[in-house]
Amino acid sequence: MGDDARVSSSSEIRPPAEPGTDTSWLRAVAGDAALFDRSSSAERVADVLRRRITEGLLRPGTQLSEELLKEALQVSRNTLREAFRLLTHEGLLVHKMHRGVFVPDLTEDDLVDLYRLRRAIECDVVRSLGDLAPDRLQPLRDDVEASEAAALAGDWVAVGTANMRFHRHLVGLAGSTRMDEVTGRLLAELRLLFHVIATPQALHEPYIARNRALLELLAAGEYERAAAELNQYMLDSEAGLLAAFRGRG
Amino acid sequence: MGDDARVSSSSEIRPPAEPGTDTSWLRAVAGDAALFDRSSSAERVADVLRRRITEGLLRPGTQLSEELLKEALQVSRNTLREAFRLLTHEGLLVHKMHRGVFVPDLTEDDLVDLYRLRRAIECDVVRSLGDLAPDRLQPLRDDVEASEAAALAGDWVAVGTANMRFHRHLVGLAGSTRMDEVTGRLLAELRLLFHVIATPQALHEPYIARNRALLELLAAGEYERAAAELNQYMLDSEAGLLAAFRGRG
DNA sequence: GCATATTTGTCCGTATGTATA
DNA sequence: CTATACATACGGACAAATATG
Repeated sequence: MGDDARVSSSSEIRPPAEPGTDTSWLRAVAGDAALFDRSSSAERVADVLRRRITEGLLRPGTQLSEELLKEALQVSRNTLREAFRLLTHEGLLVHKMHRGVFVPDLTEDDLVDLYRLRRAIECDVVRSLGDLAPDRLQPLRDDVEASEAAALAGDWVAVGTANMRFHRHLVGLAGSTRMDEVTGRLLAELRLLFHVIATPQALHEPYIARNRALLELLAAGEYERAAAELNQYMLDSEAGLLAAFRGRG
Repeated sequence: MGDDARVSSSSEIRPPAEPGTDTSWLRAVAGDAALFDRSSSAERVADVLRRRITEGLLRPGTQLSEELLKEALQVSRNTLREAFRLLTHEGLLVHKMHRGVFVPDLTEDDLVDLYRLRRAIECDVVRSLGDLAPDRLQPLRDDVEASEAAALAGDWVAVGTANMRFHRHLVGLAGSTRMDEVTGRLLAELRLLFHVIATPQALHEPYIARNRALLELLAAGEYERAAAELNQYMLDSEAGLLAAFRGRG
């Protein structure tokens, strides 16, 4: 299987001086070339790159060279470019004319903008819930329990992941394809922001309990109160993330 | 310049029996090949197709064959596919695996879903407006006046266009890149829905006055009342569109 | 400021696989 | 089931823009 996962940790031990100079992630990406299975080549290439980007292996500002990647992934340039388009659409890559594609380096403005739309959607979803079958909250319960378990284990990355799933499932309650799609993109961008922040514990820890509190309000059918709580929740989360972002290394 | 605009009207005189059989729009699209000017080839191709789709020249369900289009537009398959990606991202085309790209044939569910997200975004924008400089409402005033003028002239397509611009500018007041992006896509999809509906007058006419009323509320700083009015406005618009959609030809 | 090398943008021809008649 | 039409994918080539010395 040739597990090259250690390059992930080595990139943390020896952080690159400037974006774009570290190409160690190429080996890891090449290791994924074997597990191609599904659908179109471009989709599969996009899957591999998506995982690597959301994992934080490819740091913001990194350029994805067509030449190097087509070699590493053993696909043609056209297919690779098709995958780039897919990921650009998801906000996981940015395209600069005649320069190539890069892992986006999100700014404070992006963070605020992102939370603006998240808040609008999620609060609207909660506010207009009605007659919810109890079992529809089960995915949310699972996510809360997963985050609590991960917190006990000290795995704050897993806490963050469970937290994102919680919000994804929350929006899913509305049953809106387009809201799900937009939320997916927003959370992907949010994940990019997490990677430039040093202390995940302080960011995620407070929201484990608040997720559970929110869940109880939903179970009790108190949608207006839940929406109000969620609104403040999101404002706090944004403020905390903004503070951490400003004090990043 | 070889103006072939008349094929546009001929397609209205002789509507195609079933989707995909009418290829008369190819000539019109080919006529646009001359006015290529800006940026990348894919962008220019996307511009041409976007105009034709939003005009309603390419009816829902129409397949865009790579072979025919590359001939008509005098570009390579790669460039054409790149343009397809751009338009798919905007919701103006749908991609079916191993079958090609098609002008989307939106359903009632899509209509409801689309309005769900529109309502969430636009109402949130209005509700959280504050300290708005008077001149920022000028684009909205222009749109309202344009729609009123178009109504007097009996040009209901122009009324619909001005109405969409009004909503685009409304969301623009929030200054949120992502909200603008999503709204752009939602309005593009909405425009596709309009094309399968016979009577534009009955759909757009009531909202000319309501847009003006909404504008006055905004100018007066009555954001909560404006949000409530907009919410009902959107519900009514959705209901009317849904009714027209069910009774379409 | 200029010349060079590198990288992307675009195009072509062809081979393969998939869906539909 | 076969045949056809089409999308998918590949590799090579040149032009154009950018980055580097």
